[in-house]
This record gives sequence, C-alpha cells and structure tokens, in this order.
Amino acid sequence: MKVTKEKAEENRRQVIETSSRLFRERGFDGVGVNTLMQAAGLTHGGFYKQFESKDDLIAKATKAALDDTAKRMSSAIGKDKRASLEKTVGLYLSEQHRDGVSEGCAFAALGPDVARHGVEVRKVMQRGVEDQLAVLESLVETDGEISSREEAIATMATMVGALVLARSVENAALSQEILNAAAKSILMK
Amino acid sequence: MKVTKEKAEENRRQVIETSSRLFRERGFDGVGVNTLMQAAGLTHGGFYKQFESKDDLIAKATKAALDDTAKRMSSAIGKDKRASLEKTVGLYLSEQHRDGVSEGCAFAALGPDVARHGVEVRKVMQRGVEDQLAVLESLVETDGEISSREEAIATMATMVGALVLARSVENAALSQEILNAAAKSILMK
DNA sequence: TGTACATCAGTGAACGCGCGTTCACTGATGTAC
DNA sequence: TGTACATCAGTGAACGCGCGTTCACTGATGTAC
Repeated sequence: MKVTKEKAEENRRQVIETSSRLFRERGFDGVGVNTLMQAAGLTHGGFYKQFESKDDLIAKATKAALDDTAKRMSSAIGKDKRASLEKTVGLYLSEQHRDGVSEGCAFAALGPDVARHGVEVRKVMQRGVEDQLAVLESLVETDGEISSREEAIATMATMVGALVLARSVENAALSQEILNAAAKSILMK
Repeated sequence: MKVTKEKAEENRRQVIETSSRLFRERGFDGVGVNTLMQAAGLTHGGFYKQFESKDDLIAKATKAALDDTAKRMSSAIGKDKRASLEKTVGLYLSEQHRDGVSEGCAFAALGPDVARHGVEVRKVMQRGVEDQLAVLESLVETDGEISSREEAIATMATMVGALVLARSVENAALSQEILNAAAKSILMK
C-alpha cells in the first residue's frame, strides 16, 4: 500500500543507514538486498522503487558511512591544533574503533571492497578522502621538507593502514602494539 | 578417475595459487568454489577431496598470497640498508603494485576480508605481519624516540594504508599523489 | 616381474538455499474538480 | 470542504542463476602376493 512521502523518505534513509553499517561489517558481497530491506523493517520487493540497483545503494550507503565517520571525527577538533590532532589520532587508533567496524571508518572497513566495485562508489570514496585530508591538513605541523598536504596524506595512510592491520591479526597484544606504534609515530613528527 | 600422487599434489597447489590471485582480485565472497576449480582446470566436485571447506582454502590461499608478496618484496633487499628501504618502498608504492591487485600485497587486498572471517585466516595473516615486520625492522633507521620495531610498524601501516587509499579513489592524479606523499614521508624520517 | 584387487582423485548430477531483479497487485495518499 | 480517481510505496510470488556442500560412480594408480 502507498505511504506518505515523509514515511517513504524516512524508510529510504533507514535502508541507507542500516546498509552503511551492515556493509562495513560484512562487506558489499556479504549482505543481500533481502537482508538489508528486512533490517530496515521492509520487504525486499520495494527495493527498486527506492534504488536503481544494489550498486546504487552501495554508493549511497558508502557516502553515508563516510559522513558518519567524518561527523564522529569532527568531535575531536577544537581550538588547539596539537590537542585536536592528538584527540583525532587517539579516537581513530582506539580499541573501540578497532572493535566497532560497523560504526567506524569507511576507508579501513571498505577500501578494498570499493576498489573492486564501480566508478560511482569510487567517486564517492574520493570525495571522502579529499574531505578528510582537508581536516587533517589543518591539524598537522610541518617543517620545510614536506608540505602540510603531503603530511596529511601520510598521516591518513598511517591511520588507515594501522587500523586495517590491527583488525587482521588474531593476537590482541600485537593488535594493540600496532595501534600504539602508529599513534606514537604520527604524534612524534 | 584416479591420478598419480604427484599430479594430485600439483592440482592442489594449482588451486591454491589460482585462488590466492582471484581472492585478492575479487575478495573471498567474490569467487565461488566452482570458479576456483575451473580456473585451475578441474571440476568442482573434487574440491572436498583436497580441502575441508571453502574457509580452509581461504586460509591456505591467503598464506600463499602472503608468501608471494614476501618473495617479491625480498628482491628489494641488498647489503645497503638505506638503498634496500628505498627500493622496498618504491616497489610497494608503485603504480604497478597499485594496478596489480591479484599479484600484490595480501594485507592491502584482503585485510578487511580477513577481519570478517574465521580465526584460521587471521592467524595466517598475523604470521605474515610478523614476518614482514621483521624484514622492515632490519631496514629502518631510528633515533632514541622510537624503537625500530615501532618504526617498522608505522612504516608498514603507512604503506598498506596508502595502497588501500590509492586504490579506492577514482582520480589518477590523486591516487599518484597519495603514493608519492606516503613514500616521501617514510623516506624522510 | 606379473597378476588381482583395493584405493582414492576426479567427475558430474543433485541438495537446499540465497542471490539480484522483475512484476502483477494492493490500497492509502494526494490531487483535480 | 467533499468526492472521484490517479498515483505510487510497499507486498509477496516468481525469474534464472550461482552458491557451498554431498554423493554415487569411474577407472587409473599403487600395493599385496
């Protein structure tokens, strides 16, 4: 049956939000349309009234995941540059972030998945990378050897790589060691 | 029909090798048992004569991928520490490596996939991380502020993160910029 | 070394199941008068 | 404001297909004598 425009829009956002979490947790190929719709409280048949295809939802859910992370990370930003950087790195390389994939960074959770998919989602990802780089660029200190843009890129790469590695190993001590060493290296510079 | 022990062992290795490439390219959930067996020139029915389950193959193929990368990377190691580090970083953060997922680093290609899977494959991955860290530890220079172990971890995180990001963005210039900035940052320290 | 036979890698059909996508239908919403 | 009707979000069955796994069978290999 038909539903108010507002309700339809709310359902749509619900599907995207739920998908952004489930995709991060299980990968694009790890959850089906049926599961995603049911998790949002709907039946699968109506999916194509809201989205062009699963790939369309993938692009939109990835964007939502990026916005989600950006918002969480922005809570670390204050007036003091150094304190903001420390807080950002501390949040990103925390046990909680490592263990909370479904609410965490889309680059670390979905990077390789994105690389395997279509142009759309890679454009979305690119936008997310540029946005995050802009934030980091305003936080890093640099000497003459390297530009703040380059420093921001290296910092982001270190954070993403450390999170990916920390999540890939079985041993908890090694996992923690990875997070700590990366944080130390970034904040030492 | 039965086949010589040697032929059976060769088939087995062929399946593992093929899988290690296809998994890196398409993800664990992106290729089925049927496809993997056919790619190795066999029919799918015999799969369970060689492997306990798909997860069993995933663990063995991931190990093969790690060994593959380790071998490729070891070609960069020579007598001069600094030159070896430069060559390692140069190889890892090259366009060729970015574009050659199926022959490239398992951490960057399969990290999140591994994080989503069983204990077995995470143990395999951990071993790979430790091995690669040992190599890097012997290449990095450190001051008193950070240990060579910590420096090796940070270096590895930066390389893996940069490769993941470079593969996730659509724009070729940005992708190259990421590789370059990460390499510069590592070699500057 | 030659023969009889057990082993078992590989085949191909089949299992139940979930995939992404399509479609005829429903009935409340929202619009035209 | 009230009525008639077109719209369209959501339903549930169905599409062909590939998934991981099982199984009866084949026939060359490899072993026991």
